[in-house]
Amino acid sequence: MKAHGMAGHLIRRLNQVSTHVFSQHMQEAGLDLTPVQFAAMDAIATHPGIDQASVAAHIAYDRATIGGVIDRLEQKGFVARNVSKRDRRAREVRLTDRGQEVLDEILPVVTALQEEILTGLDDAERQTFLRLARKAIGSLPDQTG
Amino acid sequence: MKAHGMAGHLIRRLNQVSTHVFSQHMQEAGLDLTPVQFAAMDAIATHPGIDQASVAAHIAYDRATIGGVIDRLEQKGFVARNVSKRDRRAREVRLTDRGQEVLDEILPVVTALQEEILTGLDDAERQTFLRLARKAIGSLPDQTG
DNA sequence: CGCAAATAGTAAGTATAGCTATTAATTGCT
DNA sequence: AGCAATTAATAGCTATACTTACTATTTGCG
Repeated sequence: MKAHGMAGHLIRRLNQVSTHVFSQHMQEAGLDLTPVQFAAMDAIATHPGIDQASVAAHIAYDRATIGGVIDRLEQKGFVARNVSKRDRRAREVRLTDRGQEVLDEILPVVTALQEEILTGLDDAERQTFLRLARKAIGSLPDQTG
Repeated sequence: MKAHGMAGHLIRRLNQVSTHVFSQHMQEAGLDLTPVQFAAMDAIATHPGIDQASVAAHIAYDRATIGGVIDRLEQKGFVARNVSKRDRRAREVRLTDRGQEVLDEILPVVTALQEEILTGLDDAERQTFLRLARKAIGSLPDQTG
């Protein structure tokens, strides 16, 4: 079990806990949204009419994955997609009224649940952890093509 | 982009960087091993003859996922599986000679690559980060059924 | 012993997550 | 204008990751 204390393993575990806490709270809220779907909706809300590739860039995903995510958001009726007039290759994505409603409802829940992800840490430790995480990511080149 | 600074998002990004660094180095080493496959091999090497459910428990995965992982390790010839004599439901898993060879070869590479995951942090920060990550995980109940 | 409960593994289904390749459209350069 | 390079999206492929359901065993208990 040499792998146990390694950074990669710890980070994977944290991610596992994170997604678990997320879906737990979504379920309690009676909504079936994944972390990625939430992140995508958040990006779309902030940039209405954004194209899929830009959504992917904003939340650091690759284009292929985002396509599927937006497919499912569209099926749920949270997002609408139409061909851009400026560039007929691109799809402009927007939240529907229902999508905006859901996002407004869910944002405070998601904000609150963040603390639970790092339950084992006290406030000061949590701040330190987040500061270091931001620093570690901020100083790295984008990993997504 | 309210989601950007949130713990969940940062952790997802870190995990993304982590797996990216990992596969980069595996590719350079001429091996096609994923982080999970490595973790599984490490657990199996430490507990020869372990059953699949225990492998899953050791690295915090669920049984169904581990089944597929071990399938692929078996296909690569790194792992051998046979029905336990004590419990005919269980499969005893062991590294093959080739599997042990590969693990021996890869362990130092994997150990070395851990630092690269947290490239943006200096030594002290890296230690702090890992300590807090361990604490955050250690104090949480097992998320896997 | 006999049978209900628990357990190991697999199967099927959904959702990431990323890769390469392909198609369609746009841009940049000459 | 003409064409190469680029770009947006999708398709197909592989590998996680977790859920519920199912089969085969084994265990625990009366």
